[in-house]
Amino acid sequence: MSEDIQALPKRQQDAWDTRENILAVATREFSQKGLAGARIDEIAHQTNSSKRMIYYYFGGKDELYRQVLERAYLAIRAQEQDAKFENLAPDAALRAMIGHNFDYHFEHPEFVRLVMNENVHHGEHIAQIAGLKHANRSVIDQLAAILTKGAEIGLFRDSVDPIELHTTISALSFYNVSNRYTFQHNFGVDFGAPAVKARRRDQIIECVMGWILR
Amino acid sequence: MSEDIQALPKRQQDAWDTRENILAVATREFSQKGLAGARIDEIAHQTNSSKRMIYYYFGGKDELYRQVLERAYLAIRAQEQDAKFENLAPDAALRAMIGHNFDYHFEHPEFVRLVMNENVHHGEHIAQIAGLKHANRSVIDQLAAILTKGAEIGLFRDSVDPIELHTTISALSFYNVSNRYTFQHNFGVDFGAPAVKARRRDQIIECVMGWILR
DNA sequence: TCGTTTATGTACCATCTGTTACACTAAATT
DNA sequence: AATTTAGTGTAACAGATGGTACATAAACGA
Repeated sequence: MSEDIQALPKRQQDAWDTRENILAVATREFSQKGLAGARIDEIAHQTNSSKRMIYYYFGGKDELYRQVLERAYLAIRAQEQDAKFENLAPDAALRAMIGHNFDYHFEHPEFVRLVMNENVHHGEHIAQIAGLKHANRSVIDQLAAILTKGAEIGLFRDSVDPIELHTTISALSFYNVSNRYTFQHNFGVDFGAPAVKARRRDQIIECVMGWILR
Repeated sequence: MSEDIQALPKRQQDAWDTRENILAVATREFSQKGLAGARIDEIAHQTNSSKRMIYYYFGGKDELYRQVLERAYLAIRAQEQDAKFENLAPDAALRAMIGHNFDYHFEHPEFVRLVMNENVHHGEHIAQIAGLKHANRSVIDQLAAILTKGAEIGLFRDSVDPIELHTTISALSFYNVSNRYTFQHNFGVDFGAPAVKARRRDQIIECVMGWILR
């Protein structure tokens, strides 16, 4: 009990708090304005700390951005791995996974926007983050397990590629967040409205299931 | 023959050429780097003209960007209206429309990237372009006509919302271009590769059709 | 032909922006 | 207590960046 995990030496604790605080603010700013649009001065200003500390801990704007991006990716993969649907029937498990994917995107627009921004930058920064590739395997493995199980009992079509399934699910979930502003303007539909969201969630599940079920 | 549409007075012709040249370069630059990332000096440099002319014709960076965005939207809507599938059977017509939508996104990444960028900027610029809202109606009307016809002969499910159908089609087509870089990195699949493209095109058509067919 | 309008080249500015030098405080270590 | 080291505040800088003042050339209408 005397060795509480929180009980770091005061300095280390302060430093850790400062880092976390900077990362939180930077995540918000980069996701709101993109890498090119965000300003170090503005991030520093919103911090409990100062611009000096950003350079002290992160070295520069690009490094800070990379850490933000890495954290965002690790967060979604962690959440995916926490969700255990393996004891459900294959169709129920797949439905749950689609719903879960949709919800994650909906509740984490900052993730969606960071990924958008990274594509604007041709993926040049994600390429410099080691280890992400491996973390991404887990989603595919989860889907593959469900697909195999479902195909074995004749519930799903044979030979569905789990990556292609993931593509379809993510595309539908992603777009509902990424294109919210232009879609709202062009067609007067607000993907963020609760009723629209709930309806869309069901539609996406049904659309994908209809594609997978035998 | 003396009244050729091309035969503008020399000055007007030159001016028009300059404008078009600037817009072409600006489209490329804004779609590659986004509004915040693109540089007026760089655009000017790639032009046959000069920075001075950008300000002379367009007034400023934001105005130039807006014109670029407007042209990109008008182009896709025009292409959609040119494609006439009304004499096909409803299912064939819908298949053709999905394929057409997919192809347009694939062949016009600059459009996809401009829309991405506009969402990064919370749609604040598209909101200032008058008349786009009206142009967007045409896609929905086309889909609505096909849906009605298909439902009447019992081929399609009843009461499919054309906007929701458009959302599904666009989401699948859009993602395949917008998330090309991160997806390539995360899962090793290149949406731009011809074989991947062709396969994905079919999948999207089948996925949507499975959702609409009775 | 002449004045007027349209178009364009040059040089420059004010501000923003990422980054760093320098000085200094306070905690950890011996 | 002395010394080292991690952490922080202040101020400034060098280059980039969007934008403009001024002069000028070329084409058009009279």
